[in-house]
Amino acid sequence: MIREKLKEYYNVVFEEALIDEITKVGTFKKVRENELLLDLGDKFDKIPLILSGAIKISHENTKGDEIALYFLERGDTCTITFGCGLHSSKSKVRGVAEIDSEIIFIPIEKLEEWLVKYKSWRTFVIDSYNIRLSEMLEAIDTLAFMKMDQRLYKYLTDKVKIMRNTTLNTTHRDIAHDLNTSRVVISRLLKQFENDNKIKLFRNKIEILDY
Amino acid sequence: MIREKLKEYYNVVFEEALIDEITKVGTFKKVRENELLLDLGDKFDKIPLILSGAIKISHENTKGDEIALYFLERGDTCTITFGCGLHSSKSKVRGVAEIDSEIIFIPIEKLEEWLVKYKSWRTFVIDSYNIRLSEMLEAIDTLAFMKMDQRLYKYLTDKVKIMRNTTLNTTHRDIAHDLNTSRVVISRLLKQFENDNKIKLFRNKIEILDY
DNA sequence: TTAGCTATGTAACATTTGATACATAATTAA
DNA sequence: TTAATTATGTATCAAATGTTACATAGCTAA
Repeated sequence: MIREKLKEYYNVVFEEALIDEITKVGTFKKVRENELLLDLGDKFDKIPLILSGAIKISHENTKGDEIALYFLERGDTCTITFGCGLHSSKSKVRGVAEIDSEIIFIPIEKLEEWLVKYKSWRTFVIDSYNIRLSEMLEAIDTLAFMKMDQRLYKYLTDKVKIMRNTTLNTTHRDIAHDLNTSRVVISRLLKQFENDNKIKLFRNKIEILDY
Repeated sequence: MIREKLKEYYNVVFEEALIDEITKVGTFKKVRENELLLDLGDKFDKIPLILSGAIKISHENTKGDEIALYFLERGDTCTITFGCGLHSSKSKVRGVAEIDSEIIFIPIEKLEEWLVKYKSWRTFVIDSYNIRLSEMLEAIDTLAFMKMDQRLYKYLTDKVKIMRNTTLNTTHRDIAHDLNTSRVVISRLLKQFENDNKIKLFRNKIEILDY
């Protein structure tokens, strides 16, 4: 079963022999929407390969303020865990399933072993790191250069892409949490967007008209 | 000469045989304060190993706004170039020598070759990526959770550590540029710090009293 | 020496964001 | 059904940040 899933999503990425190995040592898991996969301070000894769904990665500082960083989707992996495993250091981020998702977990020892054996694994690891660095740069861009209205609009349209659905089931409170601001600020801006005919507001639901 | 420098700074990091290889293919370069090492859009085909000094890495968006991200110091490398080399993609960051610095450059082809051959190289690459991700997370923290006064104070004290000098030769304008704000805001906050006896202000110079 | 440039100080005001308070509507649980 | 809970709308005020304007001081080049 793992084999078929891998073939479906990672056939171009990994060479045949590597897919065989992953099939042998990997464990498959389905996670439900809102399930917590990785918490702050967790020691993570498995590398996740996302098969389907979306995992929201967020960051929390020592004072408990939290901010959403990016989403992991099909083909992605969590590079943060690469480091967690090697030095058994603790995770600085949190991962929660945004929607039902399918994941294969690989024991962390394989990270280094396969770097030696498989060219496709070397490429995958380096690429994954670079994608993650790019996402972090984008997050920094957003925080450093955008005002809250632009950040909010980016948040909404990014989410539309991730969910492949122009109707978002979410509350103002949850959005405020993800953007580390207050609910009132979000309600105020959303109402402006509605007046500009960019969105339509409902209870627990936002329809994005213009994206 | 490269050999001695490597022995001095990277002896614990790299195994003997790898130091031999680096000595063979690496080129040594001294760069002057304010020298531009890597610009936006550059294709970078060499991996830099920092021997001494400090390189300021900053990021610019499409509109030309810029923000300082972090410093590279002895023992650091620029992971961004790892990706630049593999896919000949273009750099999204800028690197400028903050002070006179010494660097060894390694051809990018060696990145993958040595991943197979040397355990110490695998550890170095993974560690470097993880350190970089941590620095990015710290930058995100700062942007997301701190007000400008805290950001400024962190900027000053970080710089004291990097320069190993409590007297910073810089202008309010330059600081404003690094923090992506206006000169007036920086002058205002610095004056407050001075009134609180945390710093002393001079022309082109700031003395940090409390750090 | 003097004119021009750069750095800094500061006032006044605008805009953005955050905080508090309270009202109403929709949903859920008793 | 009724009470409690949750989501949303909105006014008011406070704080943080950004903008413009102008003054003064120090430095530099003619």
